[in-house]
Amino acid sequence: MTEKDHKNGNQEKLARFAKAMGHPTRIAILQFLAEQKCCFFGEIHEVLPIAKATVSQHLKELKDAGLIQGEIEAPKVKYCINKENWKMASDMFSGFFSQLTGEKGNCCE
Amino acid sequence: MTEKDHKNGNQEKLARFAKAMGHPTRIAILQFLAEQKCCFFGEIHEVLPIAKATVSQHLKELKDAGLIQGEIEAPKVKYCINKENWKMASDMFSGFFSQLTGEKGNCCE
DNA sequence: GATATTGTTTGTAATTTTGCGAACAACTAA
DNA sequence: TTAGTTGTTCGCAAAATTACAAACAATATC
Repeated sequence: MTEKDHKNGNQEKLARFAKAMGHPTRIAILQFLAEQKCCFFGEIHEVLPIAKATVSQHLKELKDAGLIQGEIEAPKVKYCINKENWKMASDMFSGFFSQLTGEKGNCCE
Repeated sequence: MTEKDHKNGNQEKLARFAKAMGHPTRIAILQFLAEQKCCFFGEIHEVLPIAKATVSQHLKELKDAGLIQGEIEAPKVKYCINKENWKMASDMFSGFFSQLTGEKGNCCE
């Protein structure tokens, strides 16, 4: 894989994480999950002013993006942060923003 | 403003930044702008495999989100990173990801 | 003034996202 | 076996996103 391909791959991945985080409700869900050791669907639904079908949809997107994971604990469903990918996202955003140094990216005004 | 309102405000802001970054082309544009001191619309368009109208559209979104800024330098248009908001976004993402510590957010498997 | 260059805006089409209620599936408890 | 609880999936509608070509605006140059 060339360096350019690798860069493109990272751009795709970063965009994927960013897209998943690109909705206030999903940020709220992530924040809620990050605050506690654990929680069930019902608790998440309880703190959000939207229909359960919509909550379920947002959870699915976060799961597909890899930021959270779910587990059935019948008859409930338990959700939590996917720590491995959380760290990966954290590192990627951090690296992305830190690439701007010194005089770079500075031409206007 | 209550603490909760403030938190909600930050969630909105963070989601806004994330949404702007939620497309591979826009990540590519930001990366391109961050790599150099300066650049014109034409140079950005040149490195992307999409129509100029689409490039212009993506630039508008990044500008509306506050991540970049543009300036007319007739007959060209100069774009660059908005450093102030770049730092704000950087800090917000960093803070967001760092809220997950210890045993928090860790219940599955 | 006429023409060329540079980007933006407009109009349009296809796709995706968001949100909801209702139906459904899976498991528990009576 | 029959209810009850918990979430997901389906079907639908409205809105937003993505992308392009064509038209347009603004400035520079001949």
